[in-house]
Amino acid sequence: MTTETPTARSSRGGRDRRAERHAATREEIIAAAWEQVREHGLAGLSLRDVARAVGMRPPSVYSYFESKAAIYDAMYAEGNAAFLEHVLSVPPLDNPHATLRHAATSFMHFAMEDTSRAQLLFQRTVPDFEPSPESYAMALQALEHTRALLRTVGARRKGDIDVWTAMLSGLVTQQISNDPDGTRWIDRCDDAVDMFLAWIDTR
Amino acid sequence: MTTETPTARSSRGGRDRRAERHAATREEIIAAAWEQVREHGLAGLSLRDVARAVGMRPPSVYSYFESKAAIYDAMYAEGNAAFLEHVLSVPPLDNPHATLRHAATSFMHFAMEDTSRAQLLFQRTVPDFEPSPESYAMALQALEHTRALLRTVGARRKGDIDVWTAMLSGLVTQQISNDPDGTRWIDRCDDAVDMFLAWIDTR
DNA sequence: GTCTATATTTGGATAGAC
DNA sequence: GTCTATCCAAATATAGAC
Repeated sequence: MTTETPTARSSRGGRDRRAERHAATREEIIAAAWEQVREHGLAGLSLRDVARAVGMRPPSVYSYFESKAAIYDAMYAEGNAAFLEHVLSVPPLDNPHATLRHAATSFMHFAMEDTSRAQLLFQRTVPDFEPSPESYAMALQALEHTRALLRTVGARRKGDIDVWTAMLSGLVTQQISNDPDGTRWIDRCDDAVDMFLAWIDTR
Repeated sequence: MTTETPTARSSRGGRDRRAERHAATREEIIAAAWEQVREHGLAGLSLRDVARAVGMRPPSVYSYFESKAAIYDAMYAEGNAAFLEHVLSVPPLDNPHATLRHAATSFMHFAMEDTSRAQLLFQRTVPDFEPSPESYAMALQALEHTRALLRTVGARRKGDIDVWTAMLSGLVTQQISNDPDGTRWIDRCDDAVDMFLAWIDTR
């Protein structure tokens, strides 16, 4: 395979400038790819345009990614890393209910700040795309964090997390597809969380 | 435009066999298009394949639809008609809560019975697609029906319907993207409805 | 690693004969 | 209305020189 990171030279002592540059160029390509899906939609990713954006001819991209699918895969991994980081960065407030409320709003903003990324991460509408195991592992880690958060408000039943994720993903889906530039469903987020909390508390 | 229904001949007395046949062929084409998106995804619609499926050469399709977008438009209209019919066909049960619960489950089954259709109707991920006014009117009519249904259970506030649609669309989205062949989120539908009803009742 | 050149496929759409 | 023939554009991907 021609797309692997060049062999490290640490055995020779210094940094491997070659590998560093290779990784940096990969990053450049991925960044250009994000730019393009934000512009033309998730399905509108073209190797030609990506190549042009980074100042290459199309064939040169193949020195960094063996196929277009590999680029999607890298984007998915990067998106999941960002999501996990985001999830872990939400600070605990002074009570669990407030924390959950804030986490929900925060999630919606994460999704809306890049709707193509949200589509890739949470709806996976890319044709013939299967996430790599390591990316999926990150997604599971984020889910586990959510599970823990839900436990703090007393949501312990098996199906609770599915109701929660459905509710949140629904708010995001509606916001994206019916009011992409507004806040109509974002404005309902607190209501939805309160509804969920009341349900947990009173049943 | 070459794609309009041929001029009616009712002034000459009899039925217009020409127009009937034209409409029938249009239907055939749309049916083949549905078949194809069910197979290859919503974005995987190709005029060539549609033409072949109905026994035509590609250019002949242009006698029935002026462009690929026009086919999507017709599909959207047909999907909305089916949805409206479905919504109106849900029978009232002996109490409003039971009726709403049944309507929700019924909606999920409608969505899952053709996920490409659900994607077209409720997520609109087709590139550069804008629904025609008459299709949109049908969608609004279905929404109005839902609004009326929600009123019967006491959900009268402005944002209630948005919470409801978010919840339902979220259950469907999660079901489609994370468990397309199972019932994981379908199984949570009654829980979600009960949560919603409790929220309406107790606030 | 990057390029030129090219293969190959596939797509939407049009012109014009019949 | 349907066809043949064709155009044009875009896409992924490979071969091989430099």
